[in-house]
Amino acid sequence: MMLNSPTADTTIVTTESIASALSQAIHEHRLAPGTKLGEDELSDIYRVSRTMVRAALQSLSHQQIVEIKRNRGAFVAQPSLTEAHEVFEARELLEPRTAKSAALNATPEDIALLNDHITQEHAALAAGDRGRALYLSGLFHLEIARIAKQQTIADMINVLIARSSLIIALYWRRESALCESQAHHALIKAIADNNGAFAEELMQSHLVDLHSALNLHELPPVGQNLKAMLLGAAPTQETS
Amino acid sequence: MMLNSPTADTTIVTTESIASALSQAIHEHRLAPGTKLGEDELSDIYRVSRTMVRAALQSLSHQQIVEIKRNRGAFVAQPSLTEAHEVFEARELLEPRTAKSAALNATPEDIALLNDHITQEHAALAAGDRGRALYLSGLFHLEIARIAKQQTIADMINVLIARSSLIIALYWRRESALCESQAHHALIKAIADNNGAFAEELMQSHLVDLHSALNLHELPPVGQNLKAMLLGAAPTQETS
DNA sequence: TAGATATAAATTGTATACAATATTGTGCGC
DNA sequence: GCGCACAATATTGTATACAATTTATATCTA
Repeated sequence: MMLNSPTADTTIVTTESIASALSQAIHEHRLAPGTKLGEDELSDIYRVSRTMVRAALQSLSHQQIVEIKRNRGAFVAQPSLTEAHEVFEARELLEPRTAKSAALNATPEDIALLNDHITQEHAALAAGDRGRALYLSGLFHLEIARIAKQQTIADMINVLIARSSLIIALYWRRESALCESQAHHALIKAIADNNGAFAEELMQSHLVDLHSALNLHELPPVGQNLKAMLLGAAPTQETS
Repeated sequence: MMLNSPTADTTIVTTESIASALSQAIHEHRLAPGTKLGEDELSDIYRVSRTMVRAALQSLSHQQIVEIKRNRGAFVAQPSLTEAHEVFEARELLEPRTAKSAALNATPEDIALLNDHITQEHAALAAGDRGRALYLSGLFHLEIARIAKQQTIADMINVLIARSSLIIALYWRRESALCESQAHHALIKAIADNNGAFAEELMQSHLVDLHSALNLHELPPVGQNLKAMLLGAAPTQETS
C-alpha cells in the first residue's frame, strides 16, 4: 500500500494525522475504491495501536469515503451510481452560490492564493502526477468556500469533494485531463473581478461539465468482486 | 442527566444506539449546550465500556453537536454566533430546492407521513413537551429531503437540523412556539399539490423566519461557564 | 474431482489496564 | 484570610488482552 508512512519514530502521530494521510491517499487515487484497510496493517505502517487506527477509520467512515462493514473491516468506499449523482447534485446546490459569495468577498491575497493553487496543479500535471493534480483541484474548490467565509458549507464541500474523487476513480470517462484548468482559470478571473453572478454561472457549468464527464448512465463500477476478477479482468476488489 | 437509559440488561447496546440516544436528548433540549459528557458517567448509564462511549462521542463530534476537547472531555456543543448564521445560511441553500424536488416526487403515502408528523408534533406541544415538538419538527424537514430522494443532502440537513436545535437552545428569542406549525401545514399543501415553485418559496421564507427569530445580533450564548453565570454578565465563550 | 464440513488461522469487537493530563484539595508562608 | 506550591484525586488517552466472528485450509464423502 502506498501511504505516507512516518519517516522517523519521533513523528507525533495523532488520530487526525492518520485520517488525513489516508484521506489524501484516497483523494490522490493511491488507494483504489474497494481496497481493504486492515487495522493491523495500518497500525504497523503508522506505528500506533489499533485503537487510533480504528478512530481514524471511523472518522473517515463518517465522511463516507471509507465503509466499515461489521466484523469484516474497513474498505475504501465505492459510491454507487445513485450516490454519484447525489454528490454532484449536492455540489451543484452548494458551490455556485458559494462561488458568488467568494467573488464578493475576495481580497487580492485570496486571488493570489487561488492562482498559486492553479500553478501547483499545473506543476503536478506536468510531472505526470494526475492523482495529486486531482487532489489540488479539490482544494481549489474548498478554497473558494473558505474565501466565502462559510466554514459550515466548506466542511460539507470538503466531504463532497473527497467523495467526488472516489466517483471519478470509478466512473471517469474522458481522456482529456486538462479540461478543469481552463474552468478554474475563468473562475479566478470572475472572482478577481468581483463578478458574483458570473462566478456563480461559471461554477454551475463547471460542475455540470464534471458531472456529465462521468459514465453515470450505464456501467456499474468495474472490478468489484472476486468473481469478476477471477473470470477475466484486472483489479482486486470487494463487493459492497 | 435525563437520558434514556436501557430498561433491561438484555438490551443490545450498539455504538449507534448510544449516539442516537444522546443525539435525541440533545435535540430535545434535555441536555443543554455546554453540558459535560463524562465517559465514566455515560458508560455507567448505558452499561457498556468507555470504548463504545468514546466511539459514540466521536461520532457526535463529527456532526459538531458534541465538542471534544483534548484531555478535557466531551461537551454538548455551543455554536457561536458565526456558526449559527452559517448553519441557517447552509439550510437556506439546501432546503428550498430540496422542498421543490420533494413536491415533484411526493406520493400520497409521503403526504400521509408528513401529516402524521404534524399530528405528532401537535400532540407533543399539547402535552407541553416543547423539546419533543422541536425534535419532531426537525424530523419533518428531514422527511422532505427523504421524499426528494436525496440521501446525501438529507444527511447534511440532518446534521444542520441537530445544530439548529443547539442554536435554538442558545439564541431563541420569540415566545410563540407555534409559528412553525402553520408553516409546515402550508408546506405540506404545496407539496401535496405538486407545486414545486411554491414549496420552494415557502421553505425559503420558513427558514428566513426561523433565522430571524433568533437573537443573533447581539447576545452571546448564556450560561456557558461558571464565571459568566456567577457574574450574571456576558460570558466568555470557550476556545474551539 | 467437486462439494460439503470441520478445523485452524486471521481479523475485528469489546473490555480492561496502565499512562498521561487535568482538576481538586490541602497545607504552608505571608 | 489570601495566594501559592504541592500532593491527592479524578478523568481522559493509549495500548494491550481476550472474545466473537469471519475467512482460509484441510479432510472426508459421493
